[in-house]
Amino acid sequence: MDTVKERDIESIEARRTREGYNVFSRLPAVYAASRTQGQHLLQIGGGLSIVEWRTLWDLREVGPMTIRDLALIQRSDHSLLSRALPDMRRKGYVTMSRSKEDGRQTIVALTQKGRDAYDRAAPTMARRRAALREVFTEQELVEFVGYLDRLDAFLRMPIEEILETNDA
Amino acid sequence: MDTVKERDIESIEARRTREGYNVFSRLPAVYAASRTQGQHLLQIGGGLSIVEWRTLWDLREVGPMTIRDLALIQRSDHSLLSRALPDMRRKGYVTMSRSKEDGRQTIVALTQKGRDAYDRAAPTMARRRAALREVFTEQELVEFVGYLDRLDAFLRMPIEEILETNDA
DNA sequence: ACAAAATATATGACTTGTCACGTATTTTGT
DNA sequence: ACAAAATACGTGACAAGTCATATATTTTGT
Repeated sequence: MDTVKERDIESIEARRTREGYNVFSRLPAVYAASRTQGQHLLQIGGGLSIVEWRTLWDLREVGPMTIRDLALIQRSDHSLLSRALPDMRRKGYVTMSRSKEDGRQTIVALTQKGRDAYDRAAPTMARRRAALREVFTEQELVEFVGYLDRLDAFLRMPIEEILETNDA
Repeated sequence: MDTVKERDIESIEARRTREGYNVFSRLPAVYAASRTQGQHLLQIGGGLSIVEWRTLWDLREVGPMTIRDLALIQRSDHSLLSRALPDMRRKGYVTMSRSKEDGRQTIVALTQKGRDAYDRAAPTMARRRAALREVFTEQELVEFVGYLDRLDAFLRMPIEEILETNDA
């Protein structure tokens, strides 16, 4: 006697497969995996957080800059930095000083200790990027980023424009 | 008399441009934008959270299933669902019952109220997908997802494999 | 038949990110 | 020159994720 199943495994698998083609469902998972991988690699490379790593890297590459500059480069909200930086100062990685040119701004600069922390993490993170380039050709990466660009543009479109769309 | 600038704007812009080609830096921002757009649209479509929307949608498409099934479809950690579901039950969107086939499992099922909430949000969310298809061709979306697949695979590679990479 | 291993769920602790809003400072328009 | 607008930063409140670990139940191997 066939009892009615509580769940339909075939439907479930079909749904998972189908959702695999939905960019909006894939993005969270891919991003989460990227974050997790980054965190693991940073753990190996000295224990920095992702925000700390990005910030040290940016400061290392361009020199002192404001919180807003960092947020722009990292394409994130300034509040994320605003919260992370005092901690980084406490750890001795950066200094923060009021700008003389514009009293609203805070100039963030790398210290020697920050440079050291960067140097410990950098080789691991460079290896990650090298590993990525073994899996994707230069050409493919450009194309991939092209898609990300276009998706980004779509995601920042005014909401009304999306709501005006005719359903197919 | 030329004072030394506190920050080098050209370097900052160059850095931002350069990081624009780094998949690992783009991903967080693109994902965040996707989340924000989703939240806005859901706000318009009745005020569901993203997790709630995904869950109602999945239940609507496949019928009752376990927490693990939902997590697998959504490619997320089960704990996310484990935390969200009691709230959804409280709101009357779903029922949760212990499975008779396997006492460890919880069977989650949609209620009429859940179906109603889904129906309120669905048109807006469908319009979003339609709008995306106006910006990307079917072919391009397949290619885009292909890149996401490959990146996903890379991100889930054992860490040692990445560390063994020869730097270029 | 039962001990050991595996699986499903719950929960605490944490990170990354957003938005909204308040305050201080600078810029702009008249 | 000064009021109004814009900008930079800080902070509270929240969402969406992760991992680790604990408990209950089921499955497996002998």
